[in-house]
Amino acid sequence: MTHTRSRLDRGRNALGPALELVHTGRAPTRAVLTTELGVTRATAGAVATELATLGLITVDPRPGTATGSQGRPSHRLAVAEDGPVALAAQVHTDGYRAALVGLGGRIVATAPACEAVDPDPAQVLGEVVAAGAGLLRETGRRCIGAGLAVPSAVAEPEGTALNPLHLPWPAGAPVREIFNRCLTEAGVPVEGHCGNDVNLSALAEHRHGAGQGAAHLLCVATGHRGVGGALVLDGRLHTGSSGLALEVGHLTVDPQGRPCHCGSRGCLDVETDPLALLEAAGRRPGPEGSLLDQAGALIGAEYPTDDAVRDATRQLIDRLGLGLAGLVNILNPDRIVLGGLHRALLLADAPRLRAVVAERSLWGRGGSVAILPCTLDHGSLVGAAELAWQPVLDDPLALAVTAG
Amino acid sequence: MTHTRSRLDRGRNALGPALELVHTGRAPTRAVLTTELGVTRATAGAVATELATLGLITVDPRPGTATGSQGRPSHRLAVAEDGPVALAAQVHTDGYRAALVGLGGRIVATAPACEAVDPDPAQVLGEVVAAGAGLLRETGRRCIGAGLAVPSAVAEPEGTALNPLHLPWPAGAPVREIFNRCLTEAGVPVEGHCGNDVNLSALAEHRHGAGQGAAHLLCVATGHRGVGGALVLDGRLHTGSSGLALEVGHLTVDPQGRPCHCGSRGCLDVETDPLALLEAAGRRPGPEGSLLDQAGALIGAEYPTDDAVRDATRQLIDRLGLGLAGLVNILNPDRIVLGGLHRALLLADAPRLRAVVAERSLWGRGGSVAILPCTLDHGSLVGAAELAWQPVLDDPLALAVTAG
DNA sequence: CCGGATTTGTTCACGGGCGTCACAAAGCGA
DNA sequence: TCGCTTTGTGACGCCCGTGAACAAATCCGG
Repeated sequence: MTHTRSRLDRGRNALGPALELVHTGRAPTRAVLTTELGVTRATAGAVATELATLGLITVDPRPGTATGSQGRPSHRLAVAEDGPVALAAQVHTDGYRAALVGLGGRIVATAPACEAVDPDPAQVLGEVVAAGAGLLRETGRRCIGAGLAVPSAVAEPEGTALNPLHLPWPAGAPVREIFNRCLTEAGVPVEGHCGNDVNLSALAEHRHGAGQGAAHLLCVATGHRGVGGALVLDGRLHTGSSGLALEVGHLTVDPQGRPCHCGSRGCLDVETDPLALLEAAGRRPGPEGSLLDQAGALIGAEYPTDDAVRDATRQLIDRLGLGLAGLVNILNPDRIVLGGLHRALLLADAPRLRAVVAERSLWGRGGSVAILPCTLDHGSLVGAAELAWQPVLDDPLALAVTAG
Repeated sequence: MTHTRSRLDRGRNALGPALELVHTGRAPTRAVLTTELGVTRATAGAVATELATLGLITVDPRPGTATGSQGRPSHRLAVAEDGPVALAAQVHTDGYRAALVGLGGRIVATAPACEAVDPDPAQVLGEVVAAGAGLLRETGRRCIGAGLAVPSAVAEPEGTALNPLHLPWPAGAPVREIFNRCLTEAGVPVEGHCGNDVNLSALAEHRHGAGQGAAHLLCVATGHRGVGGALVLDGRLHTGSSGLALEVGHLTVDPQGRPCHCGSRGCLDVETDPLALLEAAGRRPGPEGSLLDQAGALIGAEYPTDDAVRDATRQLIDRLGLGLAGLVNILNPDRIVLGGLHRALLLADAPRLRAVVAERSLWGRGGSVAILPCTLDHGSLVGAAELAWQPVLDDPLALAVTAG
């Protein structure tokens, strides 16, 4: 069909920013869109109708809740419920997962999680892409791109997984290349993007979670082992010149601490992860559940009652605080979002953590940094989708061209 | 006079980027300007003539050295020799200095340096501004703005000097406010900007020195005491959310090291500054010359011959390397420029420093980071001028308006 | 010495994209 | 019901760029 597109004579340059505003929930109505874009109502109107004809957003003329008390109520804008989706995939220590994610970070469909990781990346990515392709067939959705989150630093521009430490994969595996080959073989003709899972969680938190509105957002998270960090500057993920920024695991937080595989002692990596908590509390790792789950359960259940758990938790909080203070001194973010065990530590005793960070950073001005727990359930998946959506957010019109 | 401006009907948006290209020496001819801007020859021509009528650049139709071997030689572009200037000022431990700086980072005039710092900031800034105003009168140049470099973190948006540790000033002194008041009183009706001296040096090195072309530039420098850092991302100084980023002095580089006033031990600040070198080499600070000069002279004169000096230098190099590796892991820059004593350490044994950084960063990929000595003589002054020039670089036409 | 090849500077018409303005539409309150 | 306020929409014009044509300057080969 020869797609009868409205001949757009305005708003071409504002199309991307406008879509991003609706995508992140910052433009609930056309009036807000007008002010946020800093354009006239005429242009904002053209932009909204264009995005609607592209099938990306919906414009609902019904009144709804008025913006102010007076005047004509503005049309309501929302992400299209049945619009295109991104194929999102995630590989972690215990298995992998696939999902379809629409605009607004909405998870539209999820494939059943798998709980084993093959030592051959191509095998794993083949399976997870096949699962995603299955979801696309079932739902009949159009796919605009694919994203993959891996628990490893991803080197740019090669797209290789440099240190998949907690995965049985070889260091330097060309994950993006493999991912794209799997996509082609599965009959999903889109470009695949790859990123570190903590980085992508951070991106997701910034757009749809606890990081919304932060100008300089720092995320730090523990998975099952090790610590990862991420930085979102002015809405863009900062991955450094070769994709390897924010490898924060080897900040020294205890000069007399445990030896680390990096050769030093007392690195954040080995002092604030789940195993460190279990050891400090005098517990042995149990056979059931991941280390993260065990450590989290321990804090949740016994922090108020068990002295050893309380002392261990506080010790980790103090060390995490030292590490965060070091990062605050270097990066000066206006918000910190914590994930994994670090989130649990924050929830256990937020005042203590905030006090340590404030005391040791920026001459006492570190207290101006907000420290929050992450809020998204599947941040890595949503973040992987963000990666896939980015080209559309940058130039929504490209969709119409490729629709041909 | 009613400035007969050419009625500009093109190139308005490209004016700023074009000026920046000429300013940083990346557009020596009009042909290069055309390709760098990504516009047509017609637009580039209009832009060049407009910048010339504004008195900011000169367009020299003489052949000069041809770009390629064939074809008509392109007109040569250069910063106007007699164009407007910025008033640049610097306060450091031993005194202060004032200069006029034109586009291209050219120091046009310098006032004699003064070698004492009064405990009252208003007194010092009044004197230095008066010196700058004197230069303006002598040269008859038009002044487009003023910039001040101070050896302290400068909080944004307040413009206060948070930790003038090596200055007899109170912490939190409102230097920008004072600076602007002094400018008004001295009859220099321009806006004054303030920044940390290392930050401004970094900006200057990025635009006119060893940092040219770097996408992510990290600068680390020692002054007379203490260590400062700065980061230039995509051509813009990254000062964090409140201006306090890159306070890198308290990275731990020796867990058993000297106690630091921050409460920790073995911080970069106290392990790699001039006093640390003198102590490690078993020398006492002499009465003559600054600590930096003494330490630098010691390395320069006795590194090859004196065992104690060599060992001390190597010790500092190793610790500096550790600190830089930590920063590389967090920031992943593509270039590092070192100043002050760190520059001397690099020049003494570059292979050793590079090896330490490479070994301890990014799983051995840290070797891809170029480490260079800074090249500008008065980086802080030039950087202060950059701050003042920035509004003009962002919108050159504003000059014509205020020229009335 | 001269004519093509090549690259650059200049002029002019054209058009895309956005603001301005006027008017209609849709709610609220007296 | 009549203002008052705010929002959506269309006509018009301006700004700022492209594209094409032509002139200018230099190199190269004969």
